[in-house]
Amino acid sequence: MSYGDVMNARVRSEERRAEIVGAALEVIAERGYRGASLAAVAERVGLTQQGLLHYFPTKDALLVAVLQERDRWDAVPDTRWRVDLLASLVEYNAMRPAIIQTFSALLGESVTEGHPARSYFTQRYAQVRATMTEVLRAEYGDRLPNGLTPEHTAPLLVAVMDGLQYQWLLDPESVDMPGAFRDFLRLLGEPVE
Amino acid sequence: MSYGDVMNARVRSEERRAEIVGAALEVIAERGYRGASLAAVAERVGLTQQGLLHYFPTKDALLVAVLQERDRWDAVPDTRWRVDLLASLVEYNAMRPAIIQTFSALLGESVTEGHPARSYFTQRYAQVRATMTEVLRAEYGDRLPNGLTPEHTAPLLVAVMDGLQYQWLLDPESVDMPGAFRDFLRLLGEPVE
DNA sequence: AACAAAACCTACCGCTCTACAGGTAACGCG
DNA sequence: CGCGTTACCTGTAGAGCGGTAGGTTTTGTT
Repeated sequence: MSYGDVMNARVRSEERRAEIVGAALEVIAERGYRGASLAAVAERVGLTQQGLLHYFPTKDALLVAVLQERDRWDAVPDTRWRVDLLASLVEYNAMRPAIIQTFSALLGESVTEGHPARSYFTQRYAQVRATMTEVLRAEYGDRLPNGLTPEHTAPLLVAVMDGLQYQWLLDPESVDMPGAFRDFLRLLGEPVE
Repeated sequence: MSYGDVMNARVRSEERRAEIVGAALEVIAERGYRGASLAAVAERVGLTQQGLLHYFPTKDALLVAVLQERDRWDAVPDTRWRVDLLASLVEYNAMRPAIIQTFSALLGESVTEGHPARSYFTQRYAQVRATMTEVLRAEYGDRLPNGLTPEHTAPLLVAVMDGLQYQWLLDPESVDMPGAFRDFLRLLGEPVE
């Protein structure tokens, strides 16, 4: 029992932290990271700002937790991915506008000087490009049907996903994000029906 | 002389405003709009924050001027554009990282709730997509060599430009923005077998 | 029951931000 | 020269920010 209670305490604490991270995701989606105040996040989980600082000692620490959380469920695709799975991912994303908005806002902010998420995004994009290259090579070899190499195609693939997200967030009625992405995949040579 | 002096005063005032807008572009590039303080912009042109407010009564008014300025030199391409001119535009952009950074940061922020630039970007993107559609139709007719319609291609074109900008801003060494964009244009112009 | 640690609070500090109020000096015009 | 306008300034209000200090309640262990 004693051991079990220890575990319960730990689990509760972890749950609280997860709650806070979830609230932070929402607030960042609404106001960006710089615009997101600790007090606003705290209020959403029924804490004071100082109560929140008990779990995350600084605002940057909370951001780190948010980015780690992203890496948890939005894991970087590994080599066993196939290109057509990306279409499903985009379709899934179209159902989670809040999450997409969070990370689109963070990406936009991160290009400014000294932003705490900058190195995260730099590294993540390098990694995603590298993995995408591998995925493409595994599927098509050293040349895609359209003549491009996997190395040259990967940045385009990532760019289309991100760029479409911004257009879609700004005007979801006018932009069919999953449809447009499937169009792009068709350009790459993948038969999509 | 009297008339000339009136003009000189007006011109001086306009020049001052342009100076301020230029400084605002820089500061927004460095810190985003929310992170950009009027005091920082003012200091860059040798004014106090209150002196700046003499020219732009609110921070939002300054942002409006920044966005109008963008529309001045970065005019929306008209129908007489040709697709290959876009490659030159991207190449030109690669030489102005500060400007690209300004508007990439603004675009990222604008997807958050109640951002003062949101409607600007929504409208501008709708307009750019429409014009791009026309440009593509003028060049290729109702079907591109790869089988897509101009309507379906325009959002992809815009997405690639924006998406590449973020990757390039985060890691200019690793991303050849103009080269990647030319690759994409080649994708559009050559039939996919 | 005793105690330690975790969870959360109140109070507060120092800073920054936009914006308003009101003053002053220079300029250009009649 | 006198006067209004433009172009600034100082001062300050008023709010919000992240973070610290230190206390108190709750919880779990022994």
